[in-house]
Amino acid sequence: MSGVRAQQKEKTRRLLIDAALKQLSAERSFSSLSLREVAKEAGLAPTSFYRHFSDMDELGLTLVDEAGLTLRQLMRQARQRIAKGGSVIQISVATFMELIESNGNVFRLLLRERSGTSAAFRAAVIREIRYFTMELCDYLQQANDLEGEVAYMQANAAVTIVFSAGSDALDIDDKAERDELSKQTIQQLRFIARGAAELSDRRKAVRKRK
Amino acid sequence: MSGVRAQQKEKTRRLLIDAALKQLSAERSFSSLSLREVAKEAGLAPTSFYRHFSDMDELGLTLVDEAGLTLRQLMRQARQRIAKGGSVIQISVATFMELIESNGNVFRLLLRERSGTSAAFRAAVIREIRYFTMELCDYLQQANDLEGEVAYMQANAAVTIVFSAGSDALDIDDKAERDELSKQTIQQLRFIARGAAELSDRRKAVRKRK
DNA sequence: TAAAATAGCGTACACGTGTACGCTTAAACT
DNA sequence: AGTTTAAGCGTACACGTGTACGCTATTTTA
Repeated sequence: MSGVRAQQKEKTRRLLIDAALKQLSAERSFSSLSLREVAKEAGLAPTSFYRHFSDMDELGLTLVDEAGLTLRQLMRQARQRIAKGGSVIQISVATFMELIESNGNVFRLLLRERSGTSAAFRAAVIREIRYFTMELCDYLQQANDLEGEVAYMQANAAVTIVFSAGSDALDIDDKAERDELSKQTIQQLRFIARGAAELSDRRKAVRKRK
Repeated sequence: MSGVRAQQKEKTRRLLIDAALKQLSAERSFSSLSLREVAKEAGLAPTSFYRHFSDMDELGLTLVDEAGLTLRQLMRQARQRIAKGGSVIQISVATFMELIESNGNVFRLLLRERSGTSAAFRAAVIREIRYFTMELCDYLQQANDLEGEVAYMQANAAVTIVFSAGSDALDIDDKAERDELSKQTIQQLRFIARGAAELSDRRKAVRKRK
């Protein structure tokens, strides 16, 4: 029951996952990766791939799950930083931009598969982003005392803006330019926050009047 | 000089373009299209493809250009509707959603290639979207009398939100759901407009004080 | 200790791909 | 009228793909 075998299996499974991750880049999408390439990069015979995944699709879904995990870790990290004080929006954007810089390919995977060719992939990515949005929604609702639907719309818009900025950031090498992008993104998030706060207040006022 | 020949050539060139466009769908991205498939759909021998495009990439860029054209026609259409009166935001969103419904695959092409694998494609799509954004920016600046940079940030955020909503709409069949999405999108655009107007006023106030 | 299970390998196959090459046929030019 | 140009076709090739099948070596189970 020690599981020498299971342990080894898990190890080469990771080898495959990492091989796939490693081959992702600006010029290489997951869907353009072949089973043989991934197996080769992992140092396996093509046919050995099947001992771990029945499909490239199955590997892909695993990758999306991992990417989602990375995203959630990011949020936790951001919350810790926020707890130490500072502008919520600014810290969030900075943290996100750091993710893009250090894990560009993971982020690219999510971006591409979100509008990709496989319904299963799309669904998986959308689910991960929804988690992300929902956590932000909860936070906004309690931190800023917003009306529920308004908080959701704000969270949704904010995530959209940040992901789009992240996507743009992937194509920018110059640090000064990226900083400028961050600044604009922060400003845009403030637009949204302001509009949301106002609508929430208005709705609450209407309720009281009754 | 009449050009019987050139005319015929243009005709089968269109055949190829339309064949490619026709094969695009939720399950089929341009990059997954093969030269042979496109040629076959157009009723040509594979090798005849080369008489018109040196590459699938060249065909792809042509497609992106066409998509951009469609987008610009859309804007003109929206402006005409706006001139007849009505909420600018609401009409814009409605027009956009109609585009998604009638030309889903063209829109999908833009979405996918924006974060796609080819730098040339990405650049081309980004250029088209920039045109779109810039026209909106000009409009906002003069219609709402906004400060320049603020107008740009609003236009940029608005386009991001609308494109994202369009992307979501592609996966929704139910009409009621799509209407709900439109409503939320409109609200989000109002958030942004509100925040932008405020910032613009504040900046102008600072200037006057000097 | 004997038997069963299984990770990994090598071989083999059918298939789809891009594209080089030479040919035909009809338009365009001289 | 004679010559050149060029669209379109068919054949052919080398290559990369997914995966079926049987084998080996080692762990796990009985």
